[in-house]
Amino acid sequence: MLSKKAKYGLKALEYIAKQDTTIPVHTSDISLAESIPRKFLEVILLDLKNNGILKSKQGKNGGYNLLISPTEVTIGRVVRLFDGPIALLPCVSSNYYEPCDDCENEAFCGLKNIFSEVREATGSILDNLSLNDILIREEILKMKKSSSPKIKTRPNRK
Amino acid sequence: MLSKKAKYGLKALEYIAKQDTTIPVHTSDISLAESIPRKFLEVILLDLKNNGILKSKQGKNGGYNLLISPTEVTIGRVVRLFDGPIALLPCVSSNYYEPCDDCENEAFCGLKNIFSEVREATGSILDNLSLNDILIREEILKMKKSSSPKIKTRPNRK
DNA sequence: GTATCTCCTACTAAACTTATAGGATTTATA
DNA sequence: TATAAATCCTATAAGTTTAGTAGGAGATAC
Repeated sequence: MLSKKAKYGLKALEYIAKQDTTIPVHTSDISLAESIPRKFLEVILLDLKNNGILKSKQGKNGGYNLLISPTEVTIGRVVRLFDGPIALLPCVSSNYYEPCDDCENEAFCGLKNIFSEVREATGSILDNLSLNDILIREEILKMKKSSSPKIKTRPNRK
Repeated sequence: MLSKKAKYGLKALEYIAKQDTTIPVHTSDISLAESIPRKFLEVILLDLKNNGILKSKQGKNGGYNLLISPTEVTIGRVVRLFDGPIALLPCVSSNYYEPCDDCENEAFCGLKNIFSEVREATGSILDNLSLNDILIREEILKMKKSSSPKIKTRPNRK
């Protein structure tokens, strides 16, 4: 499972990405809108800033904005920042590889083979989808919701 | 990441599956062969027994054997037994679904949409591969290892 | 009856998670 | 230049989870 930090981090980024890019977004606004404890959120946003995803403006009327484009912020990057490796076993991790201390021969390990496949499947989604894709998908979902019942009931048909 | 329990559980099952099915396998043998603390392993094997994957014989010369066929023990089942949901968010879990308390509309949630895809990818691997598949893959890996260098260096060529 | 197994429950140390606390620092603006 | 409003920073703390360990009770082969 994702940690709260990762989940809150993603939701906060999504919120920021939706706002006007010229006006700094306040922590307290995000906290209120997304139901994230404010002090906890402060720590999270700071992590995102230190990781080069957000930039901040201090002082009055300060706040956060994206430092890089929403298309450049991959989900995988955010997940890794807060939760570490995406892989389920250290020996199949690309970014945090570690040999298993109890494994005598990694090359012949059936477990490694299978969990490497899992890591590949997960990574290929999380590293190829961005913050922007979250927004796009929400738009698609909303379009589908509003259009599909109309089609089904065939309104205004002559 | 998988917990040690899940990983040890899978390794123990693999070990048991490789042995003669008519002779009970001792906890201490598995412990020794797979470098798993014996007392910790006892708890794990008991869990596997209570979950209907292993059967046990008590007393002298007792031990564990598979209760069901290696083809019937899916990796997903073992992972869930020890680590709970495979999904990264409660709202995309098939077996442990829970709505997000901070999500106002699940149907329009872009995060849910993406992590549902991840859960689908992971689940389709873990629930369709079995203990038997681990063994098969190991065989394949060993075959490849022994044959491929010969092909590359073209030995015995006239 | 004794050696050798599993079975069961409780316990513990360490790490991690999910925050909260309390200010220090920075900046806009009146 | 005082003040309000924001981020920045570090420490702390409660609760949960993880990774075991301890100590024996119970079952069975010989």
